[in-house]
Amino acid sequence: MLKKKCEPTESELEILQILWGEGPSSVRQVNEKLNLKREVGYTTTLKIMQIMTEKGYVTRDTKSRTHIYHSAVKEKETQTSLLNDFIQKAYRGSAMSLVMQALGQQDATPEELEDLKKLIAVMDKKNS
Amino acid sequence: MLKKKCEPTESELEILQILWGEGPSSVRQVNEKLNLKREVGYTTTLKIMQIMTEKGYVTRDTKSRTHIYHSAVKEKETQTSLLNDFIQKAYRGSAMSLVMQALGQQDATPEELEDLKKLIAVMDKKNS
DNA sequence: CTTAACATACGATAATATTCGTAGGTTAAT
DNA sequence: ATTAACCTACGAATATTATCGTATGTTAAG
Repeated sequence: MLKKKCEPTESELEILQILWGEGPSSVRQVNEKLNLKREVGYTTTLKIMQIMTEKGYVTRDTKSRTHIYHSAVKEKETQTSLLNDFIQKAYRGSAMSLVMQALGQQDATPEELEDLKKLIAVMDKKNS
Repeated sequence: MLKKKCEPTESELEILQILWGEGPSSVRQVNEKLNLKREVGYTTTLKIMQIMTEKGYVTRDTKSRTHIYHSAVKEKETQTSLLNDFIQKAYRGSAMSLVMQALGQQDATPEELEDLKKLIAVMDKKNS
């Protein structure tokens, strides 16, 4: 499994999340979504998306005048990449320390707890 | 429990980690530690530590000529703050999603697994 | 055809973070 | 007392990201 380095900036990540959630979209669509949360000018969004194209985070279909942007990186992979980076920087490499803290922070639904138990069972096995 | 906003930049965090690990230190001591990992000029470190003083991340004892810096924020609290921010930005607020991914990523020692199980047991109780 | 609405491209500016040079003061050894 | 080794302070140069204004081209309605 190749670990590509894909670590978008904060703004870029915001846009990727919209593309992941909404599917291929035009700049205007993305910009409107963004503006539900905070005020951003249209050309600002455009510019960032152009940069993202250069960086390879997105591709775009330029057949019609209104370009349609597709995310070119997967959500899980991007998260993994960001997560590993974060673990290094904030937890000096200790993933377990992060996990414990994240768990302590908030409640889980019964379903989530089940999933968690299953995962731990698997880890248990692997460990013995 | 007050949630202070303490989100140091990457360089600042690096320095905080040294202070957390080594205890109160001079700029030179911090700089030498930093230089084990990467090359940084002395005045660069000094400058950042001065900025951290302004921001309140550290305090310093200026009684002697060589100032001694103390971290003024706690490691756990800083991590929590950074973690919550990260969960919002990279996982759209889903802590469980981050936890599952972090767990899947790497192996745990038997001890860690035990701790984890205990924590889950507690969460289980709280949930019923 | 003219105009209003909307699209991209792109350079300029702003905001933030990082890095370092240099000035000037203190200390200690010779 | 002079000098070398340190120290802090601080402004300036860089680097990176984010923001936006403006130019320019396309489209569609009237």
